[in-house]
Amino acid sequence: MSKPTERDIAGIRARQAREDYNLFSRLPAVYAASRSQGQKFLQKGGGLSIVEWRTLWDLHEVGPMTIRDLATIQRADHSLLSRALPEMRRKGFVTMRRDVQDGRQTIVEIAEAGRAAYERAAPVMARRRAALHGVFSEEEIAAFVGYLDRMEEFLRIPIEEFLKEDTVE
Amino acid sequence: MSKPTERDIAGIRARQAREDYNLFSRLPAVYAASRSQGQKFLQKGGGLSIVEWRTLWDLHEVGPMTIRDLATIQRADHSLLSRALPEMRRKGFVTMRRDVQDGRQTIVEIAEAGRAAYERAAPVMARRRAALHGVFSEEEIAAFVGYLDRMEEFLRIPIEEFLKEDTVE
DNA sequence: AGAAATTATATGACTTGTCACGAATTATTT
DNA sequence: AAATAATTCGTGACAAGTCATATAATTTCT
Repeated sequence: MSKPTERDIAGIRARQAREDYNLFSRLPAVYAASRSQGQKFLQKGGGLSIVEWRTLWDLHEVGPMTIRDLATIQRADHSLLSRALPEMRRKGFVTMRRDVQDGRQTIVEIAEAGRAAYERAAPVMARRRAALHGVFSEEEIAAFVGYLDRMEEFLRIPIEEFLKEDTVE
Repeated sequence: MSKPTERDIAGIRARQAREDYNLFSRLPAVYAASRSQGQKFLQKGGGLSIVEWRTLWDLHEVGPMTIRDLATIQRADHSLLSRALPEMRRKGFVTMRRDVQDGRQTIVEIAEAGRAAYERAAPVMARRRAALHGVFSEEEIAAFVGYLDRMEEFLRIPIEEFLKEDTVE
């Protein structure tokens, strides 16, 4: 690290420091860290994947619902669930049946093995949430979520809105 | 939406509302929205991928650097860069050469086509950052980044730290 | 100097997420 | 009632990440 190599170390440091304040660059990193930590906790709690955990948790908390309901709650694309569910059914985690009232919908319900897997993972995940609440107060979480709300709102503005204006602000 | 189907609509709504305050569930969604918006902007600006854009931007700003430098600045795993760079070289975006001082390192430098691609994308991306600054003040960004810092710190605590304690907080 | 540890890179295998499109079903308009 | 529109789900194709492991080169330790 003392050898003079053909790059501008000070420039690199400076850029790094500046990028700390670039939200577009911070979000991927924070998300990746969150996913990674989540996967490790789940590993300790029986080996569920994140999608499996979220799905079992939702189904456990509110009962049977459609694929779309799950996607909406999880703020994810329906295709993610659509792809994960058949495997979960194979493992005996859930049952799936076509809705009688609306033939487009599939109703997903937690099953025996799913309940068992949930019970195994839940304590570890509860521990994680508790630890988070040891770091952030209620008010801080609300403030943080407020920023995320505003960020999300910004991110959902259709791109034309930005490019047509000649003056920003 | 008025037909009574076999699921607890109120429960689903309630869960959705509660999940709004679950940071672990908000982060993926906000990140995904950011990525998606970024891709759309890049589409308008010549069709670079996100990794390509970040890399060209870094190289343009600070000059030649190693793969590790790029990964550090971008807060990403080096393998992401390691995989993306050969294709970028093929497109004439960058050159790569083994460092003479340290034979482990590869020095990446922006090339002609890379500079051109950067120039095409930069205005659009600058527009995006400007728009963001129309939504968040300097102080707000600092506060937001502060929360992200603390969140990231929390997320990097080794898992054993959580599980060994018998009482949280 | 030689052994052991560290570091940089490449690569395989995997997860999470997107978008776009098609098929089936339901809802709305005319 | 028929035509049109909207919604649900499945699936292909892809991007952006991770981790683990291997190899080569450099540093550090004894």
